Amino acid sequence: MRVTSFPLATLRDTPSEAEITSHQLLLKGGFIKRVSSGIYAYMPLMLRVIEKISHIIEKELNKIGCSKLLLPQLHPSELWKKSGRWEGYTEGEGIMFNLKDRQDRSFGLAPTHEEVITYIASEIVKSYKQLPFCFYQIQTKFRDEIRPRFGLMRGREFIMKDGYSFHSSKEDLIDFYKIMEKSYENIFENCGLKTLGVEADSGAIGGAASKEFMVTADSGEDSILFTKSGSYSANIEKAISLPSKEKPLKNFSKSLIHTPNQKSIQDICKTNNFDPSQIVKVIIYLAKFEDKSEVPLLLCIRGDQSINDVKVFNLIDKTKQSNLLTLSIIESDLEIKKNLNELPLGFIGPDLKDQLIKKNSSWEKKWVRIVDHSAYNLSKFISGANKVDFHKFFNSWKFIGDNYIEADIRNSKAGDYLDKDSSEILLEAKGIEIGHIFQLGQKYSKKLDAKFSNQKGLLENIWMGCYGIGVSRLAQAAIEQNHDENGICWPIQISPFKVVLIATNLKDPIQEKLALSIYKEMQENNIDVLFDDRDERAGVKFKDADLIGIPFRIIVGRDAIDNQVELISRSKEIQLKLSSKELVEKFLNESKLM
RNA sequence: CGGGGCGUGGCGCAGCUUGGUAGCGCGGGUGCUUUGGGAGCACUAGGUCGUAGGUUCGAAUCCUAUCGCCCCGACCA
Repeated sequence: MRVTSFPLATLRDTPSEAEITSHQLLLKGGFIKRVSSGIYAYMPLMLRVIEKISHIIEKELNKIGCSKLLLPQLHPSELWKKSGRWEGYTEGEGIMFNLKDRQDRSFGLAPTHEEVITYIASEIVKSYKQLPFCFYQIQTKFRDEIRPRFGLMRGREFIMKDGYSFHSSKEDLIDFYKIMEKSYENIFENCGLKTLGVEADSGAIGGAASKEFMVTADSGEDSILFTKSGSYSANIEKAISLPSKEKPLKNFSKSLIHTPNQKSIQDICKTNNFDPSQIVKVIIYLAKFEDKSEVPLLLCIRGDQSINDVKVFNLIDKTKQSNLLTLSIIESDLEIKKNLNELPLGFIGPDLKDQLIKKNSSWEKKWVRIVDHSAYNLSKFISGANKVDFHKFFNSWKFIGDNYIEADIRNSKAGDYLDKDSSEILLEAKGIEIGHIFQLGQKYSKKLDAKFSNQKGLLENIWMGCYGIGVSRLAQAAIEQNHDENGICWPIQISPFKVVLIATNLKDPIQEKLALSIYKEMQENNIDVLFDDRDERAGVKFKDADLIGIPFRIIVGRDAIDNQVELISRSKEIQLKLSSKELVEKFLNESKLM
């Protein structure tokens, strides 16, 4: 392609709306244009990247027997009502754009396609003989994100590859899940990306096992924990580990400790020379369920550790038939006054009485007490005395009786031990989630009544898996991982062009003639070449070539008269002077090595 | 939604405190010179100062409302 065939909209200054490097470079290089918050146009250069990624995905998925199709984006509300997700996805902080047609029928703009694909499977699958199979599509998804961010990283409209597999048994699903996992590793490797697969919570989509694929980058929104050896990796919501050892606490003769105005763990430790690991922190939460019941929670954890809301959510969700809707820390004065008698905030202890909950409160009248292992393992500890300006020394948990749940509700963190016998400690990094695979099981096939006749002739719900890749996000994550002070350094596999051809002075007829013949020859050899045929000074073209990140550059310059040209890699690792005759062969050779 | 910041030519910004009718750099156009890392000179086009009200003889500037954008939290590919 010739540069003059489309406006190369590179900018000299970085637009102020972008914060992270990859977003700045996308805007500065003219790859994307913002149309509204979280909504972007993919300019020709960007579309080429998206298409390259798409082809890599398609090739790899076709290899394991998946079939590409294209599903509608406008979904009737009925399907989403059947799966039970319509309300959650449209009301309150719901993420689905929705609208009504002229007949006043409700539709949603698809944020994901489990409903539609399960409906279709329910129509076409009759027998186990038709299973297994896997459909996928690459298409625009819509999500009314609470806060769109960082350009394509979290857009309200984004390109996603989503795949759905259908199986006659759980075992078959698990087998295929493993095949898909390998396939994902191939895809990301073929895109030239370094990724880390981590165990994940399956979240709103639901189901059993799930794994996320992360591009490690400081600007990442997710925290991941892993061991140096690679023996373990998980995102922070899911990670399980053992905390570092507590500092031993000496015995106290009296149990009550006067701690005036020392509300935070830091305060108490500083004034009384305690270590945070000797304190038990008590935090109160409120869980609201679909059946309108409200359950107050009393969570106890070691003072140097923090609560993992996802773990608490999953734990509490299991305690009731009704679905858990929200979980939040109780901190508003209004809420506390309305439901509790004199809560000594800052001095709460694990033995806080149930009687504190007012009789006319809408809450259930008993604390659900959850003690994290880290707290329960302390034989002696300091905690609040449930009395303003006092803490207390505890030398056992006997007081709690059997009125509690001991569980893991703790955020793992860097420095934790993997398990009892391991000397391996966890490291922490930030990551960008670019892929996620789930074993859905029968969640959607049950709701949407998708069944097949099994070998015994009995009807059974189809077993399903689902597999996503954020294509547009992947493209930006690739920049986050591959750039320098001059611009983007695309991995050659997904670069919009493999090589850019620059004549330093096109007005020189010798250069022009040689550049044109090279351009023609490269095209004939099916090489993705961008010919910068603008009437610009060499410096401008070099700067733009660096900015838009093309991995190789051919320079036709002063030595054109001797048919000599230069082949240089974006990284400058390869710098060759060679005759134009051997150029194509040499280029094919060098670019293969990358 | 809560907290913070910002809207002035395509991009980056100044002007606003102390009202007097808009300016700088880059970019664009034309011409000449230049030509291996964002050239020089000259000329030139381009702005209802986000929008709507209000105060005032007069508003980019003061007041009110409203819209949009970005950042920090809850959401996720």
